[in-house]
Amino acid sequence: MTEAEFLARYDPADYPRPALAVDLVLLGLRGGRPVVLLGPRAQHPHAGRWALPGGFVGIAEDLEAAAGRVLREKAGAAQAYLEQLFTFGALTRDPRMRIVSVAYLGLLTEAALAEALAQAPSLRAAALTLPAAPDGPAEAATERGEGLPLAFDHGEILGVALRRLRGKLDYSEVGFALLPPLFTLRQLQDVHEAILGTALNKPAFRRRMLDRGWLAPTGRHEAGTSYRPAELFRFQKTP
Amino acid sequence: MTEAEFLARYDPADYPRPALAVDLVLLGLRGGRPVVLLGPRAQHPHAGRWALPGGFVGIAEDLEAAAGRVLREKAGAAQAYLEQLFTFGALTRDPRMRIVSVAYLGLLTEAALAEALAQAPSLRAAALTLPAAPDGPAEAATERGEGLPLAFDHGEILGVALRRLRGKLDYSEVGFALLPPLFTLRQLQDVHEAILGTALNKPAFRRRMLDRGWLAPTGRHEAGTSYRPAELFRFQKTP
DNA sequence: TCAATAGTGTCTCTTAGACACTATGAA
DNA sequence: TTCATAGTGTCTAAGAGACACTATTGA
Repeated sequence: MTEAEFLARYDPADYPRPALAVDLVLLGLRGGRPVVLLGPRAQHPHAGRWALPGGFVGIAEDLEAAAGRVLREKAGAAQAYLEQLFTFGALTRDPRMRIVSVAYLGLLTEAALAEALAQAPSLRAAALTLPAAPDGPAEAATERGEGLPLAFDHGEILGVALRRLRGKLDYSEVGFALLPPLFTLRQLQDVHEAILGTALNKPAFRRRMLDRGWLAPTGRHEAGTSYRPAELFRFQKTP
Repeated sequence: MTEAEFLARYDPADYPRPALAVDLVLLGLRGGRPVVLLGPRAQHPHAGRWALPGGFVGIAEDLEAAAGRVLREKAGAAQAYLEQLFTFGALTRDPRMRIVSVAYLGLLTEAALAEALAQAPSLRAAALTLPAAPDGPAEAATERGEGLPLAFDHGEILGVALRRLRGKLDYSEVGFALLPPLFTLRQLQDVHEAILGTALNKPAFRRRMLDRGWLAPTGRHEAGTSYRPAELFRFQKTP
């Protein structure tokens, strides 16, 4: 049998297929630190551990559509910036069966984070930390610093997610997905510092962001401060 | 029925699953320009068009293992640097059935490219060009510049591949995957210029690469030149 | 006036580009 | 000696960090 004959007869429907899922890394900021939305696992496997919201991909459902559906159904978030992160397919990642999962990174504003927690009461916002090593899994913890054990390979997924976000924060527009429509330069810097975990130089940061052409001044200023109110900016796509 | 009851009864094996495949973007350099390995499609759909080497993922096969298997079986390449690129899952990307494909980027040295073409005679090395627009599909052509029509969404995949490679060329070690174990600084610069499609400043490039700590001098020099022979370097991982 | 933060001017340091220069081996 | 390329010294320009300074609001 030649390869052409083999291929003509080959019907992949005859072969067992891995299940295909999406998992969502929904990141927000709280108290100047990154948090991720996790749900408790009630059943085996990994009962008592904490897992990313996820779901299976329908046979007539786009990957992005599946991610959006999980965002609505499991995380109660009306909208979030979503981008594909990486696809995890290790044989042993789920002991029940072979599941390949396309992970998505989702970024939530403070309002979207609060809304998701209100709509999906079983979720909690867990503080996220990365080890010093350049790879290796991220760790989740309560606000008091008590570790939250992660289910499956979700620590690895979180590691990839936070590193990806750090890597593209400075040269891309993702940072604005964590801010409301109107924001001050200090808020923008706070977002960057929270994601990177380091302090940034104020004049340099302002120069850089203004030179990027991303910031449209509104002429309006924040209200209710007891000090000089900062100007409010709006994000605009670079032309 | 509560959500917990629904989930307890839910068996994804009862639902139809998308087929899962890997597609390989095997890039090399030829004549100072990027080329990609493509095979002709003999059957419908897209008969007469050119496609990336690919194959279905086995139920007990890792994603990376599937990519490696396709590399050996369909491209006859003994070894190549492989990294996961992006997962393509549009509903209409294959008219026969729903196929979700995890695309991998593979980088071939000149020797590996020649070996692959010798081992897999149906493949050809097609010149690769990107449109000026920041996204949009790449285009393949013969060495004479005649366009080669691409099958499925493989133009999109090639666009993502070349842009990803360009983006990480300068800050990562991927460039060395296109060079033999011993190489000159000029060869390294030629690789970067071919991928980026622009000329680079020689002193600045040398300084930058030497400062990165990636280059181990060997003390040896190239032979057979009719001019001053350049020093040969070896790649070493940064500590 | 003071406190607190917004926002800026300027110096320095690092790094990239430009460009010319020296070095080296073969014909 | 000439040719072609390897490899370097140095000037300049751009951008980031450091730091102090001015500006603006409410209390």
